[in-house]
This record gives sequence, C-alpha cells and structure tokens, in this order.
Amino acid sequence: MADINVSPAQRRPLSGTAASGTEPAGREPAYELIELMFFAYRDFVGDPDHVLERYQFGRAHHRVLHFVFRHPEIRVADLLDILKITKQSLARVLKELIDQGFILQKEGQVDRRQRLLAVTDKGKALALELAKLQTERFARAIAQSGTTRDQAVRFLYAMIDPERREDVTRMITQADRALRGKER
Amino acid sequence: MADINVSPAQRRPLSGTAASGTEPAGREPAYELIELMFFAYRDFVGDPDHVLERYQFGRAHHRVLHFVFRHPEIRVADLLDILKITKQSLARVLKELIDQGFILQKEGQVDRRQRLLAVTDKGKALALELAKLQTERFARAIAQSGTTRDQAVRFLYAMIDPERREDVTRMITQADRALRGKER
DNA sequence: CATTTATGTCAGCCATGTTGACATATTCGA
DNA sequence: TCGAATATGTCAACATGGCTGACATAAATG
Repeated sequence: MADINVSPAQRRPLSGTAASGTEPAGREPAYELIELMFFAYRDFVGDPDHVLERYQFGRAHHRVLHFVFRHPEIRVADLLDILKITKQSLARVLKELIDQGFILQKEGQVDRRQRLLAVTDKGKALALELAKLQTERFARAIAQSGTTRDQAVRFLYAMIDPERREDVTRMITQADRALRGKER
Repeated sequence: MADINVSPAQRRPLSGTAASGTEPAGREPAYELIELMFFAYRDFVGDPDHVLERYQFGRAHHRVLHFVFRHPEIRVADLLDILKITKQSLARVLKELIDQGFILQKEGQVDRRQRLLAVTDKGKALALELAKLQTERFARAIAQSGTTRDQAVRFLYAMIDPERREDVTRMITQADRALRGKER
C-alpha cells in the first residue's frame, strides 16, 4: 500500500480569486476550475496514450478495450450505448483489437444473433496496465490534495448530467459485481 | 448565491468497492474513479458543444476562443504552447474565428513580427456564455457533492503532471490578473 | 412465414490532429 | 550593415476517429 508521495496539500494553487461584488448576471465564471479540468483530463488520458503507441492503438481502442474488459460478454449494442458512437466507428477499432488478439467474440448462447465481446488474457493484461496508470494518478491526486477518495467520487459523480447518473451508477455496480464474480 | 439543488451527498454512488486482500501487484484498480472521470468530462465538454453548433464551431474553436479570451494579446507561439497543437492545426480554426469576427489580430508594438490575438466583443460574449455553462456545472457538482470549491481545486490540480503544475498555476494567476486589470 | 432485431459492411464525408517544406517579415548579434 | 535567428503563415499530404446512408445476413419472434 506504500504510495509515491504522501503529503497532503503541498504546494496548492490559487483559489482565492472570485467574488468581487454582486453581479446581476449571477455567478463569477470559474475559470480556474474550468482550466484545471482541461489540464487534468489531458494528463489523465495522456498516460495511457504513450503505452498504446506500442500497439499502434489510439484512445478509441483504449475505451473499447476498457469497457469490454469491465463488461465481459457484453453485447455490441450495449457497448455502443456506453460509448455513444456509431457501430461503424466501433467496427474499425474493434476489428483491430480482435485481429491483434486483445478481444474475442463469441456467439450468444440464448440469442445466436448476438456477438458477445470479451477480452483475451492479452487484452486483460493491457487493460490492467492502463487502469493501473490511471489509478496511480488518482491515488497521488487524492493523497496530495488532502481529499478523501469518497469526496473525489462524489464530486466527479455530481459532475455528470443528473439524468444520466443513475445509469452510470448501475453500470459501474454491475461491472464490479461481474468482475468480482469472475475472479473468485 | 442561491443554487439549483443544495443537498449534500444525496444519492451518492458506490465507493465501498475495493480492497479484498493483499495483492502483490499493489493497489486495486480504481475503476470507479476512472469511469466517473470519463463520463464527467464528456458531459463537461458536452454543454458547450451544443452552443457551438450554432456557429458551426467544434471543440477546437472553443479551446482557442477560451484561451485567447483569457489571455488578451497573446502571441501565437504562447497559444500553441498552451494548446499543445501545431500551428497548422491552429491556423484552420483560428482563421474561422477571425473571419466570423470572434477574434482579431494586431501587430505587436515592440516586436512587429508578432500577431497578437484578442477576442472581439462578440468573441467575449460567446466565451462568457460557454464559461457560464461550465461554471454552473461546477457549482452544482460542488454543492451536491458536499465538497468545497477549494477541495475541488486542489484535487484537480493534483491530477495534473507534477512537473507541469507550476506552469499551470502561473498561467491561471497571470490570466486572472490580466482580466481583472482590464475590467477595472 | 413475414417482420423485427442484432450485427456487419461498403462508401464517402467531416473535424482535427500530424509531418515536412518553404515563404515572408522582422529582429538581433557579430 | 549584413547574415542568422525568430515569429508567423501557408501549401500539401496524411492519420485518426467521429458521422450518415444504404444495404446484407442471420436469427428470433409473433
């Protein structure tokens, strides 16, 4: 459980910047948060990007691999629903992931029209490697910011469109259940 | 200061999911945080996307407009450095923003090779409209998650690559100073 | 058996990133 | 003062990953 750099709230940024008066328009624009979100996300996806270059994969491959890893035997239609892309877009990257042996398809048992997707051992290894990089970033950020993991979860959750939150929670819960079930 | 929905920690997601044993590999992958970050960012940039459609602009236009708005009279080279794209990529969207009257260029006073960029009134209005949308999302998220704004700032800041943090802080501070100086 | 569903695929377009090469104007240092 | 360095623009070509529209196939379903 040893962590890279446990020191709460060292060298924090600005944040005493807003509220000079009573604007009629409402709230002061939160430029600081907006820009921090932009840079944070860029670095968050940057880690995996470097690894993916090894296989000539891009971010699209990462997303597909990740969600197939998290939802073994997922139907194509459900994957499209998570990613919010078209099947033509999915087809391109999925084909490459299958050709290179990271993902495999099997015919559905109950409904033989379905092509259920799952990661191979190779795919699992890569998905885990990428998840670990991002996990380390979160662990660092939580430790160094003096936040709790729970606060971070609640904050990010509340950044999601209210009407989609339930779906997201359900999806994550279900994936956790499925994965724990498998690994036992 | 009245907010949309002030209720701390209502309907929070899971988060009691990790730590089943002592893996030799280290930490449990933080799937929940990883996926929440993905969905949060998608919605975060989704708000502006809809508005930008009105002008046939994309996210690239948004980024350029935003940072030019925040850094009046910015040099092209400095803008490229913030965005981390090539000048050829910038040129395309910048041309459209200039043609449609959102941004204008002026020759540098001290160095006449420079083409200093600034938003027009029209550009400022659009930049503010977009920033306001994202500000509202943050205000909602902070109120509903029971976090403080300061915690959110520190957390996002700590998500950035350590070696880039100083630059980001400096950039934000400087932009705040420049904008406040102008509005007085 | 006709229709609906799940998936695949072809073709082409668009947005936004890239590299490489080269042009122009201006500044700056020897 | 002149040659090199700098700031910017531009042309051409390419890659990635979105999109729409059209159509094909196999299987399920009423």
